[in-house]
Amino acid sequence: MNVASGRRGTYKPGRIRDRNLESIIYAAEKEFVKNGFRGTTIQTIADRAGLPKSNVHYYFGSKEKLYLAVLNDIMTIWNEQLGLIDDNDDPAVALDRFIQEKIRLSFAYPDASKLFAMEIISGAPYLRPFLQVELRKFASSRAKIIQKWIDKGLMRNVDPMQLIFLIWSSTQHYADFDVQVLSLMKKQKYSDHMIRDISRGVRDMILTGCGLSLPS
Amino acid sequence: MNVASGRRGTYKPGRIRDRNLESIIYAAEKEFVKNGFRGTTIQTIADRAGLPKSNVHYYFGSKEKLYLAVLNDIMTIWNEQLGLIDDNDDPAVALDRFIQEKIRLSFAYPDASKLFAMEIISGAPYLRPFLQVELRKFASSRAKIIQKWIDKGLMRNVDPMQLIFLIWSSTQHYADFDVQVLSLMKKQKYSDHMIRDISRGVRDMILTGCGLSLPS
DNA sequence: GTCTATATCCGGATAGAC
DNA sequence: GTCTATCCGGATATAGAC
Repeated sequence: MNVASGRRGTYKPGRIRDRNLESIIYAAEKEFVKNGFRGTTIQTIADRAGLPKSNVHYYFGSKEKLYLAVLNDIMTIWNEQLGLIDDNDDPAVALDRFIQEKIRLSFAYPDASKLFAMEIISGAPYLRPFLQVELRKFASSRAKIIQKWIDKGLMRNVDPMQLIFLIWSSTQHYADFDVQVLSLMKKQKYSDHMIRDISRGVRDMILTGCGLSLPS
Repeated sequence: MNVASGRRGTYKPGRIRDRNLESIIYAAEKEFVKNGFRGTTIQTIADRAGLPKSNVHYYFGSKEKLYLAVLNDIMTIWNEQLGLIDDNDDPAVALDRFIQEKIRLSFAYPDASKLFAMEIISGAPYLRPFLQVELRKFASSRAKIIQKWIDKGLMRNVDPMQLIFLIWSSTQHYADFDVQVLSLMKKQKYSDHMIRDISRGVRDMILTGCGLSLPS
């Protein structure tokens, strides 16, 4: 016993802790997507993470704090792509880059996209401040850029906010509704080939809808 | 007491029952959207419906049966609009009608749309059979019609399934993510004017994306 | 047909052993 | 730092009074 407790000292402090934190967050994300905040039990999260239930309380204090930690993780991923449009760019190039990046994130982190969607659909009880501050700032600055392109006659006269919503909805759809999409396509999972097809299709449809085409 | 129980006989049999069934389903839909299936308690449903808890059990037997009844109600609404494309129509006219009807339903029954979305996002534990049978049949028949239009050179060469997904996602977005959309537009609720704008915008964007325009 | 009372179980959270 | 044992509130469901 002395030996065992002594060995703990030989581990880099924080190693186990970091590993546990990460596996709990990962497990929590999956469970919250499946059952929602209230419907998820700490026991199933702990089971999925391979830890005893009280470890989760030890690391995160409460279910609500854990949920917020998961959302925070997701918002971090999200924020990585917030700086992607520049109004000096050609609109077709800039929109293409934005759409491709959004699709890449959707396929790379489908559970993040799903949990965000569920939170908004169920009334955004935890993300309302984020919507009203960061997201509003982001959306209105991008809308202004799009409006400038329209004013310069570089693209069709569309409502900029509607264009943003269209990009968001059409790209997220493949992550959030993957069960439906895959079922209708009679596939088990997305292949690289499908992802490329989808990527191209969404991009072409939206650019064409804006009266744009990529410079070749 | 005899008088009271006697009066019951003067009510049309089924009247109270029908009213109660309806208000329970209505209340359940709202609660399931807010908290998911597991996170919803029968007590809150009963409170919202203005009935004692055991009445819910009396009418529906179990929480799961109630959930299925709600989903069934939603699928009925959904099926009302399943027959809306005809391949003899002009594609612009037919797609316009389909999009308008989808948007109308989204704004008329936002909770139905939301609950459907949550069910799919969380893995479609109850609607998987529906996806694999009815919805697959519907989608592939519509895809065939779109493909015929393309073959006849009536519209741009797009992936028909992708077009269907684009219509679904862009129209549902305004119902499912209403909290986000309204927050970004700094509005409390959708006005008739906004709905018309959105309707036109989505329609124009998708038709233009398909290389179509409505006959004037 | 309707509601009150209750049985049974399970969840989140904590205290305290190790 | 980690896990076992436990408290307590609240959930579904039912039995039975009215």
